[in-house]
Amino acid sequence: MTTTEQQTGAAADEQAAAPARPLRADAERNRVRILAAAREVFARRGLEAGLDEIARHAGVGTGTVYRRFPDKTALVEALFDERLDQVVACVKDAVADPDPWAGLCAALESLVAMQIEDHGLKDVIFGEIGDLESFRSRRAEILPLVEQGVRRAIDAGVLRPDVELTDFAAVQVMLVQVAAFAEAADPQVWRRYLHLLLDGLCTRREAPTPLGGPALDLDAFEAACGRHLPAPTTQPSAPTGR
Amino acid sequence: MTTTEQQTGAAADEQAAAPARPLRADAERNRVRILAAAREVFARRGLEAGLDEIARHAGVGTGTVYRRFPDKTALVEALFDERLDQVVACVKDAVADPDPWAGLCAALESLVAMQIEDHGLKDVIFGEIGDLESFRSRRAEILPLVEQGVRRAIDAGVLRPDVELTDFAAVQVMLVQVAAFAEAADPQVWRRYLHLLLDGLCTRREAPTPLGGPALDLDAFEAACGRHLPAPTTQPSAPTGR
DNA sequence: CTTAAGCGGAAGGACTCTCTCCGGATGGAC
DNA sequence: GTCCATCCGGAGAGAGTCCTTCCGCTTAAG
Repeated sequence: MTTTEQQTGAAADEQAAAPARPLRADAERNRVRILAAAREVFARRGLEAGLDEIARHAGVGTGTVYRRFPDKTALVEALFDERLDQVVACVKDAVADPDPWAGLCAALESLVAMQIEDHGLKDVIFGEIGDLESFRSRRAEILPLVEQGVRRAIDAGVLRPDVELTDFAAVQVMLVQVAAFAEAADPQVWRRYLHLLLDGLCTRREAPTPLGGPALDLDAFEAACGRHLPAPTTQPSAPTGR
Repeated sequence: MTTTEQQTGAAADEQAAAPARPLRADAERNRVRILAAAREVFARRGLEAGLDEIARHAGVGTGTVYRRFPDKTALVEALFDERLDQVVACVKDAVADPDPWAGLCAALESLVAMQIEDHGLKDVIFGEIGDLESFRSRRAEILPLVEQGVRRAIDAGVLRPDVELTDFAAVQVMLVQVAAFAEAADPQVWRRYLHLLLDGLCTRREAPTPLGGPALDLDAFEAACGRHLPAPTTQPSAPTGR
């Protein structure tokens, strides 16, 4: 960690991609494959995925990953820096909707959908990797946007006035979590709860708005509860007795 | 699961507590202390707590824990068998309320409150330890109760009719998760979202019902996001570079 | 052709957690 | 008061996990 030279050099390569010292063709090719593999593996399994898995998936050795990115955090940062730009842009679009209510709905839906399609993104947002600086700044961009969206919707009289910014964030947390919970059983069922929450968030309503798709059936729910034992390896097995 | 003898024997000791062969006085004393320690540690840290920690907290050696309970699962089962009875009773009471709506609210609130006060209970319910038989049967008791409560509330016209049993369960999941998320910042703030969800669940309403306590402030929310690095041991320390 | 850059992947820690083992201590029956 | 079955503590074996390094071989490119 003390030797700074290589790190600075590597970082420059990752971002500027050429100026300092253009990577050898095969190295550049591998860099791209590693990023693609990381994007895919992190999206599917979240940040808990090991670098071995990413290397295997990219068809390179683990050493190759480490020559390009000094450590796991650097890889995550390189990947999600761009990704978070998309999140910001997406939220910006949503809250800019001329209809304040539609804007809030869209922001909520996009945020949850993005995090469910990319579990790595969820983990970054939830700080599962220990406070990435790159996200701290993005959160500072997103929150005021949402704040503005919330205020606008309250002023328009469509959003209940006792809702605060952090409530909106908490609603998003609830949706992401229930979506992750039910994901294996039905990756779309969280939209029911989006509608349910929106019905709770609006100022008043005569009748429930339709929930959208079907609910989970009982078997699917049971399965969602018991999904924590896919481990195919050696269990304590039989001869554990004493 | 294959070796039945010892387990059956041990189980008998734990439950009947005397008939077969009364434990020596000190052993019995330790058994009680272990259970008390486990109750406390599991409640605070969830089932991920190690048996070493429980042993230390009980003031005994780990070997002592293992002599009394053949493995971690047995200890968990011994503890939560009784605990789950309380859950069933509590839900039974709630849905028996003469007011169907009040019954549902009470059931939801109790379920969430119990799981937040006892993270081990939450983990058992969410299957974090691999399908305890003892809970499978309890779930079979609870679900029909809730089902009946839901149906009654729909028939009474207070609960929106497109809600199904698993939706109720999912709502409970959302609340437990958001409660766990915000717990360190404010252990009560989930009640705001209980009210919010209830407003979404009811058939119609003129105005929002009050949310109860205050929302999280921004700092508290930030802290809740970044709470995954309380590790007091050797951090990467300063020279982590960037 | 030469050589520095790059490559794979085995191996080196550094953890974690469950569970076992055994010499020594002790409750309680007689 | 004696004696031994029972129990105790806690070190450590064993089995994982994951991040990171190292080194002999390969290869792009001037």
